[in-house]
Amino acid sequence: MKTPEQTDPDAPRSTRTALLAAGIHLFGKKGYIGTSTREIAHRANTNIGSIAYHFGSKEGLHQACGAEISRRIREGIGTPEASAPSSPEAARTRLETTIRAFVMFLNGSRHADDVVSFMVQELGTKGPAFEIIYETLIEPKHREICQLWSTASGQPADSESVKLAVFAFLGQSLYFRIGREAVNRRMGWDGSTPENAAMIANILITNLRKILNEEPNE
Amino acid sequence: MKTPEQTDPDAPRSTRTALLAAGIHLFGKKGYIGTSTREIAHRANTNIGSIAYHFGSKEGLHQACGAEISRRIREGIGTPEASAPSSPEAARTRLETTIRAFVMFLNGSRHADDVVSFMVQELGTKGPAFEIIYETLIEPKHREICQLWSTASGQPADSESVKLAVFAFLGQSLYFRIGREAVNRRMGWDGSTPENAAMIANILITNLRKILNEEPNE
DNA sequence: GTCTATAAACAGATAGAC
DNA sequence: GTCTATCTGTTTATAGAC
Repeated sequence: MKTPEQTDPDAPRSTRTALLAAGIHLFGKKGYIGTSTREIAHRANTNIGSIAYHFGSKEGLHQACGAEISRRIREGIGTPEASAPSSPEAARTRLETTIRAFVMFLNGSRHADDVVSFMVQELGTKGPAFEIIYETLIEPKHREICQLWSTASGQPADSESVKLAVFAFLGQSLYFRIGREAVNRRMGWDGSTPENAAMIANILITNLRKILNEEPNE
Repeated sequence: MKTPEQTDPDAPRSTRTALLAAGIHLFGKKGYIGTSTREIAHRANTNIGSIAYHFGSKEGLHQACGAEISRRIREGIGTPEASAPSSPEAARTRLETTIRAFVMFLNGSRHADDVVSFMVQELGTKGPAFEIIYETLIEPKHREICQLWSTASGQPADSESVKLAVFAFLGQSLYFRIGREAVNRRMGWDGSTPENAAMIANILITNLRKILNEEPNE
């Protein structure tokens, strides 16, 4: 017997994708335990039974949501360029492009709101979809940026200081998303707009330049 | 009729404080919805009814936990010094002391683990205790550090760029706590130790010096 | 103050009609 | 494939014994 969860093409489309969209939205907003299957089914304009049919169980749906948001985030922040940068300056430029894309994606697009919330939930609680997000998104992206940082700074890409510096670098961007309620309130901002995101990106890029400029002198 | 929640001194002590400790631990670990009152009562070696007696309801207990962790965190990261720093160099030194205390508190002490987890849960989900944490902890601490940053860099303390830079600065520390599962895994670290926390603090302080050193040249 | 028993609502999973 | 009805277990809150 062939169940839909085993078939690779997205054959039925309608109900299945509606469940994924509703799952991503609600899991991201209220967490895994905080979201009921009834709520998901209602938002997807279908019934509870269809979750078991398409994904086996609530946890199966959650896993599928995790794989889906990992894919969308990779799309959203862009794929790494094929060729390695030829000079430290070129590497620094690529770092700046990367951080701007990352910040704008995290904070500036209302379209990506659901997927980002989902990822943050998983990161913080180490939920059941943490594995797939780490393996397919965080690890490769961190490794890629360590390479750029290495070229830009002259330090070895697998050194502890480079790996930590890259986490600090990416962590700043992520923090502005995670703590945005506090940030918006303190800044007097009315919600997260692309303009606000651009201001954040500018500060981070300014800091990045200062950090990298003095790096070789150490 | 006088209920215990209205009396200010911690008169009964035993059961009430046991419930607070259990609540902070479990709410921090599994979130508000993910924690059942039965679980809390069991961990506090008491019964479900006592939660209603001492705190009115599950949400009442959660609020009380929020106030308690805010108090403990303020204790843990130290109170601001009474006198303003006399020179930019003195301000920079205080910033370095502050960030090291913050990082060590967040990442290095197993004792503070419960309260930090609780705060992170509230920050991310904007839970019912967010208000009290923001008002009593985040706002005053951010304001205090903006003052130091202003003295160290020469920029006005209420400028957008200073406020954002301070958030970026604090956000890095917090990120290493929130994303520690990912960080530990990528670094090959076996859990969060004071030694690892010290490495993180060193990187952040190095970055801080670079950022502040070039500040006046802009 | 402490504890037990119970009520009323809700959860996820599933069998089976269509 | 879709949907309903139902089973089983768990949730918080509460009434009342001690």
